[in-house]
Amino acid sequence: MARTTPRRWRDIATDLLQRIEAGDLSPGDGSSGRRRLPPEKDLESYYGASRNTVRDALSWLQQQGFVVSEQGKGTFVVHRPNIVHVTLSAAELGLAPGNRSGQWYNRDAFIPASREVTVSPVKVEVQEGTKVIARYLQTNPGSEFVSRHQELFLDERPWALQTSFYPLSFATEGASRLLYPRDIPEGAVAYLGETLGYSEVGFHDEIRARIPDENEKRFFNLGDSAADVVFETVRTAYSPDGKAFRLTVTVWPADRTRLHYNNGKVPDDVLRTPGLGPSDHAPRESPPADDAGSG
Amino acid sequence: MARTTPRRWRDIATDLLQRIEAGDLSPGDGSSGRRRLPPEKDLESYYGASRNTVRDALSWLQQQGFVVSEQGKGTFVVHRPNIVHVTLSAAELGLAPGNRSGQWYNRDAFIPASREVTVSPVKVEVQEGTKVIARYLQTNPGSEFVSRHQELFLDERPWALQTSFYPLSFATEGASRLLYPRDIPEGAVAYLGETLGYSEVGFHDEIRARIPDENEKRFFNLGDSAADVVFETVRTAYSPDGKAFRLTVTVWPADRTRLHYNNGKVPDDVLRTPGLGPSDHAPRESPPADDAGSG
DNA sequence: TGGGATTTGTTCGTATGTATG
DNA sequence: ACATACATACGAACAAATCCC
Repeated sequence: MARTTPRRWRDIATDLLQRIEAGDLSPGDGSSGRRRLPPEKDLESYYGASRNTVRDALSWLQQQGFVVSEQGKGTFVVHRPNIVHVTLSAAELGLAPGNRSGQWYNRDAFIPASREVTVSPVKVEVQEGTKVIARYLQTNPGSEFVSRHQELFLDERPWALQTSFYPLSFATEGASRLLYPRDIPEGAVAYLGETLGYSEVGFHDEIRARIPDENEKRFFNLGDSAADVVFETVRTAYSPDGKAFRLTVTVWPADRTRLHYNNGKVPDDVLRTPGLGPSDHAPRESPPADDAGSG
Repeated sequence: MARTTPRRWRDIATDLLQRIEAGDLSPGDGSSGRRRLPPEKDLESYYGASRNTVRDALSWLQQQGFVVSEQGKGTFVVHRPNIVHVTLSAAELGLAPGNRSGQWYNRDAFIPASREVTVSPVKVEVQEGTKVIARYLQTNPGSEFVSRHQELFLDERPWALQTSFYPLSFATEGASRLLYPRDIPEGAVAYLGETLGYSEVGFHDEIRARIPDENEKRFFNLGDSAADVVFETVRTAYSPDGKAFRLTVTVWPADRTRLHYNNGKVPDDVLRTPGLGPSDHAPRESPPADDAGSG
């Protein structure tokens, strides 16, 4: 039945999605490697709908993360980058010593070998701690902290944004290098051990998913689609006396990141290659249905 | 002067967001406890813009998760539920025995005491494993699995969707209760220990964030906004001989869930009350700016 | 370098459909 | 049955970014 009833844009979106996933769009393309959809005017005549209706369909596809539109250029199929698997369990619990099939970044994140981690210069700030930071680090609200911020790249691509907080007193009582905007090659934890005698005997991680802020959108190249969210992990490190002495906040783009934790005895191959290799299944939003409900 | 320049909807969205967060909208409301925005027609005259432009603004607010529109009823400020903190580290590593300030659900998830977990009836299916399941459980693609699916509620509210997979051979070789759609009070792991001698000596977790499918949207009452994403945790449990014998996939609504992991020695109060209590800071999308960019 | 064509972005106007109360 | 309110759809014009000759 010819539905003069609404939902015209859903039909168009469904059909476009099908054509996108079948790959039969813009056959003779290849300009910048991105697949391009026909211009709105063409879709208008192809589907016999008004431009606004076509735009409603494209808008839904964009919101769901399937396409992205760029003024003056066109609408393009979104290319989702490869998944990066990051292991966050402690180094001590996981790999046998001498294992060379992976590397730890900052003793916090384990990634497969053969991938290269590069970092931006450290940006150091001294700030009054927010209530949240003070609570995590068990200090008085209003006390000062050193924050050390870095942009992390994996194979030259944006990978994570990381900020560590330390009580300012650490820097004034021996660990002065915390204040210098330079990398600490041996790692901040080891340095705090040498200078102040701290050692990390445990940590607590809190994981959330949220919408990125403008800065994160720029760095990770994220848009407004529902697929463009970030993980935020907050790691609190504890010394033997139960004092929190480091707070590290890391932000990861969730569309290309999987977080892994190991606990207890886990086979070596799982430790080495989390995610298990080949193609990752990617269950996305199901095609628009009139009403998927069964009650 | 009628400004013909673009971005009219951004101005409206910014202003509406400000009014929402200031709380000065629909002063005399209270019908169902939800704050309601003025109808589109009113906003049309209030801002001196066309209805379509007002709708563009509302559409953005909805996409960002600030409001939700319901046909025939109105547009309402979104009420984000309280955050639930869930600890996923193994029971053995964490709490001292006899600690009564919390409870483990299924030995997998630790939540504060005083909250009540209820579960739906178990839905049991026997299915050919997907490639992914077979890979995780180290079996041949095409072999059969028992899946046990449950809806979990916390204080009567939807909390998580959980599905566990076991090789069908487990059920045919002694652990027949896996096939019955009834709860296994002592826990499936303990039951597999009694019947088949399996014990869980370690596990591996993989965490992702993704857009919910239609079923998850219904269960968790999620919409299409970018704030409406879910965590999916995949837990693989290992026995002493390194064999994976259980695969549990759990889906959590990310807007009201924080995941926690402990590792090593962590103070007791952190173990007991992850999230540290009072109000959770909720950095959301910053108000729309003309262009936050510098390049 | 310029200028016109292409393509998406924004805004307005209008009409009708559908859900709610 | 009627009014309210959001959803869908069409048509039209101009703005802004990009592309191309």
